Amino acid sequence: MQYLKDEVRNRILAEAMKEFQNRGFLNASMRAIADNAGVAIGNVYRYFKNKEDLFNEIVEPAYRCFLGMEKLHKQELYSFKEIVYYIMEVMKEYKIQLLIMVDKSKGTKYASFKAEITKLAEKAIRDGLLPELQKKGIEVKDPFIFCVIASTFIEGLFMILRKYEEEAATRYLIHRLMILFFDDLDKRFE
Amino acid sequence: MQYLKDEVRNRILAEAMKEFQNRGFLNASMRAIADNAGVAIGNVYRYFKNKEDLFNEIVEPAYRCFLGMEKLHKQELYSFKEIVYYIMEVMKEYKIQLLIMVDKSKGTKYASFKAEITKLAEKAIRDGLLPELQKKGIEVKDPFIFCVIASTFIEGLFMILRKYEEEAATRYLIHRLMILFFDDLDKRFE
Amino acid sequence: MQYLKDEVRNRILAEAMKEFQNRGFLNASMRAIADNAGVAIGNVYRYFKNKEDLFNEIVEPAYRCFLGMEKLHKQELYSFKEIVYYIMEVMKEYKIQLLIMVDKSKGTKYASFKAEITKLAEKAIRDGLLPELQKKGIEVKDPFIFCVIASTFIEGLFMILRKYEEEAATRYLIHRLMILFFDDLDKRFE
Amino acid sequence: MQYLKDEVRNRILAEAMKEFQNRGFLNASMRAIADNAGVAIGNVYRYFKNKEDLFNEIVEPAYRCFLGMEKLHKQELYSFKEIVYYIMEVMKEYKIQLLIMVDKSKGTKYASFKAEITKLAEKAIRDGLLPELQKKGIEVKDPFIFCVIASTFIEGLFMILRKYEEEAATRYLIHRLMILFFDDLDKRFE
DNA sequence: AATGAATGAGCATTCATTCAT
DNA sequence: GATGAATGAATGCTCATTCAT
Repeated sequence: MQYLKDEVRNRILAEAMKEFQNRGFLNASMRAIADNAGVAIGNVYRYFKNKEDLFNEIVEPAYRCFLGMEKLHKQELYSFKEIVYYIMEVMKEYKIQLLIMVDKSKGTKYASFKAEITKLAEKAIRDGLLPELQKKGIEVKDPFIFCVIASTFIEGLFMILRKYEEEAATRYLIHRLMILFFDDLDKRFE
Repeated sequence: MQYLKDEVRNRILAEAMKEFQNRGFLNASMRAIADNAGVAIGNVYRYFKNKEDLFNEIVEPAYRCFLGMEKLHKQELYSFKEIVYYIMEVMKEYKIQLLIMVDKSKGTKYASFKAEITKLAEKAIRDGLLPELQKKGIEVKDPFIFCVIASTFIEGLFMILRKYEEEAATRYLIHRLMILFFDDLDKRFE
Repeated sequence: MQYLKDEVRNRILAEAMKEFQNRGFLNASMRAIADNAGVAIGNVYRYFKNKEDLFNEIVEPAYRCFLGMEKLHKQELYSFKEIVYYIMEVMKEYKIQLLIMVDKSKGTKYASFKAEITKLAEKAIRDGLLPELQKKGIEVKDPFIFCVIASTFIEGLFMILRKYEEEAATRYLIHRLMILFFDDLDKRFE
Repeated sequence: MQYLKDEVRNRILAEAMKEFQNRGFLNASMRAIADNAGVAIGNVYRYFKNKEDLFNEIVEPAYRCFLGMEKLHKQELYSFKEIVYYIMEVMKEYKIQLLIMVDKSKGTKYASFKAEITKLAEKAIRDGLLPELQKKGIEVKDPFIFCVIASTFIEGLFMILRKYEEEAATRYLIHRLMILFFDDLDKRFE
């Protein structure tokens, strides 16, 4: 055989995904992954250089998508709402991977992923909101509230994406979430 | 002599709290706790049966408070807003313990604490909101949105409690948070 | 107990010394050392941070002696012959340690010890011999021969030190060795 | 078809030789040998039963030559000097193999090869020297000195053979080495 | 004949827990 | 009551060897 057997590789990846999701990167056990995949521990290392590499292999495609999104955002081609729909698109393909990056990546280079994405969201929220507030002469005493809004919104987004397989339901809920968070947001600062 | 010295016990508890907060239950090191408390590792096990027991001892008073609150809630003595202020009260005494329960309890029986508290919040939100919505003839297509609201609100609450030491700032931000989440909430369902 | 039990520590050191001598640093097995010392593997790491540290602990006192010697040599307080006797003195205390450094230290920071000591010997030999040869107008076609002389002499020195416990016999043999190597050495270049 | 292709076999042998020379028997990697030979690892085991067998296959012809030499020596057909030239002759064909046997055979049955060859040299030295010494009425207090001479001489011999490719330089240095070691050796025992 | 995927014992190291003192 | 030495199962990872194809 010229290439490593995809079936085994996929079995390992599938079990690794479960293990990382259940126990996080640091507490995940390579032996448990191998056992559950029905593979000798040594064989895992034919397919993946080490634990970190196995983790990256799972998480990287999702991260690359996120980077693509970030780039678009920096060019300011999209408004906050459009970004959310774009994220949704990405999530459809990499739901679990993103959840792992967000919650289970301590000990890896992705540890700060959630912070990054939240910072991005915060910036978008601020950019949308501050002009409105200034127009109305409203001053925000503690800007940490923007951080909280961004963080909780992202949290809610992931909750929805975590739960739903079907697209229509997801879209509906995210639509609701955005209304709840951002409709008349300026008025709630009065 | 079978008694145990409170001073030693407290020193262990104090250092354990720091360790659990910094590294979570699973990654906390009993050795580090003992060393930092200036106590022999073996002696820790005279005061606490094992790692889990030590964890419980730290977290239980806070959990019991939470149970007390829950009881009051079941008697429907408090509205949602009042509950929040009650929680804040509890937090003043057991802030770190609660944050540990919320974020660092994986591997213990408190792992689902955040889910529990969120369920409670969800019930309170529903109880407050549904009558209003029914009055207006608004039907909520997917009630998972209540779960999301509760969860993100709780997340925001803990974010604020995590960050601030001083009460006035905390109160102000939580006030803002509640306005953002719950003012005219019914209108955002129209 | 305030201090680690010396008896166990010494048992580990003794077995480690055997293991390193038999199999070299890289192939030595920490488990084998622990087993032979009648100690649980985990306990070895109470006494020594890791394999390298255990190795260093064995070898360092000998190395420090060697450094002392080298310093004296750089100040040119001693002739080559005097150095040899000085080495002998050092060896009386650290025979096995030096043999380990010389032959079994691949993979450690002492890997080049033999090369260093040989270079030192070579310099001493050259410094002693070249003036004599120049006086006689003898030119050495390939100076690698000095390297060979130094290396083989050092080898012989270690052989003798390896074999003998008793000092008189050692002294006698090293005396013979030096005569064989260096008496009329210049004449054998004619 | 049960035959094995000589070309493949030779490629494996060539790469194994390099690997054993660079890293020694114990640390040599079968995988590296297979990769460098451009052969599947499994296929190596069609040609050679295991690592030890592969090592033996490389080293045996050189060892057989050495045995042949030993035989001649036992028949006392050669003097010591003649033996050295004979060795050199053998080395011309099996230089690397002999150096492997001497330095890199730990963990194999050839581990004691150097000791064997040294014993042989020692006997030759003794046989050549003792009659001379007896003639002069010189008594050697500790015959271990012969062992040392033999051992260091062999060491020097291999140093030279290790370093030089070209024959003239090799011959010159070995010539010098023999002069240094054996010219007027009897006189240095007076 | 050849491939390379698979195996599993082995390695150094860590750490919650026990126990003799 | 206190000590810290001792235990051993578990971790990530390597590598000679086997075996189905």
